[in-house]
Amino acid sequence: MIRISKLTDYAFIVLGHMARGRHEAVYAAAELATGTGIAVPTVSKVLKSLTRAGVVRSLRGVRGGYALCRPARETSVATVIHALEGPIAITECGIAEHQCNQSDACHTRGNWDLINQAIRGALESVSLADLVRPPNDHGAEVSIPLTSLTLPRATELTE
Amino acid sequence: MIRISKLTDYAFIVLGHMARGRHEAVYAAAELATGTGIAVPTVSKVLKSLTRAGVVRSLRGVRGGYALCRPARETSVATVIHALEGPIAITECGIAEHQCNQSDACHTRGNWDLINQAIRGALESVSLADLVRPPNDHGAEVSIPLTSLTLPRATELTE
DNA sequence: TAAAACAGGACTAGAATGGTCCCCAATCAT
DNA sequence: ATGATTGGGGACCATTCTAGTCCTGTTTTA
Repeated sequence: MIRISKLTDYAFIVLGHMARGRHEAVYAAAELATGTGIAVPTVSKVLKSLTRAGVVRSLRGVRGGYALCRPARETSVATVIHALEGPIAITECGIAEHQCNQSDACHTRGNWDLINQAIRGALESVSLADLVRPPNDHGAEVSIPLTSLTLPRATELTE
Repeated sequence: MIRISKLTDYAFIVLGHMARGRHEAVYAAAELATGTGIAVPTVSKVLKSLTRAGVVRSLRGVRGGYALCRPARETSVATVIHALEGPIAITECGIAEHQCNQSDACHTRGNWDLINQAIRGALESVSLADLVRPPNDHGAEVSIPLTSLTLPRATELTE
């Protein structure tokens, strides 16, 4: 239903935990597991994906663990989702089949791309640091206008 | 992967087909099935959901079928997705459990809501008519500024 | 060299999705 | 009236995806 997966949710919890400390701080997987209440193997799985995507870096060996590659402010929500779930797009498209070729569908694809871009834009506009910050902290907030859609206006929107 | 389901995709193909004719035109499910290349039972299933949501209306009996409730321009993409998949939200939230209560996660929920709203805004800004229109038809286009996010700016966005 | 900690991937159980089918209700033509 | 047509509702199964665990290997440091 247009949801992020549980694993991705865990990723945000774990990263949120890491974002509280100094951003160079190294956390062992087991440490993050107890800190967040998520099982160790699951935390490990999530961190592996984040490592491959360059969101965190890993340090092997006895005093090893994981650390953020960048300050939390410099990692976007889109990056994290992409790391765990692949490209952010609401339609498959390009996977063809369908009756896409037939007649109807394919006309619409170009427009879907605009929608995908708008969603991507929304997710790129928010950083890890923003998520960690309490919702009521309106101190340094700034209004970010998102990408605009270039499409004919829908005159009357339902619901 | 933040995708709409196949059923929802079918809904757009079927509605696209209907949107080409006069908007009062009545199409039997079987007719739409052959017109789109989708199996009859599947088309029926999709149309049932759309009927319940008030996107199309059904006419029973011998010369019955389905017709759009409104001109295509007045039905948004968000409405269609909502009809087939329920509320549009990227996170579950409110389903609790997690370690949500514990410490980390719950701080972030308020901010997730803003993200959800932005996505919803993008999907509400586009109508069925927009999707059907060929992507290159830039005749009557208008740039629609989407909802803005009120959050601290992410200084450097990766990817 | 042994212990600590990550890397990679195999594997299983459970849930969600996609698709089909069946029986009932409504409507219309004859 | 009656029967053909068409949608309504929901059950049902097969397949795929997801979540979560575990095992074996590699790297690093004390």
